[in-house]
Amino acid sequence: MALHHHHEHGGTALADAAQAALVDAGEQWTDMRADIFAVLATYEKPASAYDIADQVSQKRGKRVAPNSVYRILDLFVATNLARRVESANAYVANSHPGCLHDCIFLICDTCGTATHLDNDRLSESVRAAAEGAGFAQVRPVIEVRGKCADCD
Amino acid sequence: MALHHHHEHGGTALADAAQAALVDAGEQWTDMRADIFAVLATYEKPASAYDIADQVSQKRGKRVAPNSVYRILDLFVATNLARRVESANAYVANSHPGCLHDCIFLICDTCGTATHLDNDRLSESVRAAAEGAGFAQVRPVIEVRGKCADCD
DNA sequence: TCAGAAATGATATATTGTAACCTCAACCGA
DNA sequence: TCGGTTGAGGTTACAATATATCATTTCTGA
Repeated sequence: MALHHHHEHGGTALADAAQAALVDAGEQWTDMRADIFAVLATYEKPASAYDIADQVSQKRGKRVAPNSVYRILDLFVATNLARRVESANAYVANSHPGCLHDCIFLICDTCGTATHLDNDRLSESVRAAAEGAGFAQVRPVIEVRGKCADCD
Repeated sequence: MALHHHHEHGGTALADAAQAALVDAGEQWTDMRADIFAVLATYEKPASAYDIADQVSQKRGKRVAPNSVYRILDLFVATNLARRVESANAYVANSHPGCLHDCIFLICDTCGTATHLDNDRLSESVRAAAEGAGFAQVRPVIEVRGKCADCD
């Protein structure tokens, strides 16, 4: 397991890091993308595309269709600026864009918040198990549903 | 890690085992439930509630609403006769009902089939990681998306 | 500055999931 | 036997999530 130093970005620093990562990937950092990322990053829980569409619509005073949000979320996921939480049909901003990880989400069934763990040893084991079964181009989805410490 | 012997049921034996497990849980094994389980068990991939509704409707020559299918699938999941594959919004029959496991699904992005692994060491590690983060009543969701050996 | 590519808008529709209320049959106690 | 309760399923309506298609705007590079 490689040693790893994470800059956990927040607020403006996170937006800057996201912008840098996206431009680095050869994509544009547009107003729409900035707005969507901003909403996603400040949202306290995993946000659905529709949540984001509503927020961005308000902010802009003009309806933004979920359609557009999905497109940009897909881009964010592809470029590792955001991740999809499968068991919640929702998305979270990646707090350290540019840094590849299989990450583990803990989602509270009561309050809906998601905390995220990095545990390369674990995720590597999952990858290895899948590859051992003949799978390739493996993308682990490791999530845990339960009750968080606050809601316990 | 406990040593474990699995009877991998198939066909009628699986239906019988499912019936036994459901009755054991104090629930009824009705015609509707039997039909839904049969469809689920013979389906080659994870089946959506709507897939099942269609199949059962055909079989019965009378429309069965997805609604009813969801109710029964929820029951199956609660009693461990079936499992939900979160990343596919679909369900699979449990091939050894009555035997509790956190299981790991490998889902092929190309052909859609799901194979399932049991690896108690791994799933226990995931549980432990979540509990270490203060989570309780933990339910791991471990799935791997990728390409299966056949589609590779 | 123009042509092509990329991004977004607009609209329609498909898929997945819940809620509310009703009917019916089985069962149980008075 | 009567009446009440319960569990299973039916019916309808709707909410939430996701994709497809084509039009329009904006950006970029020659």
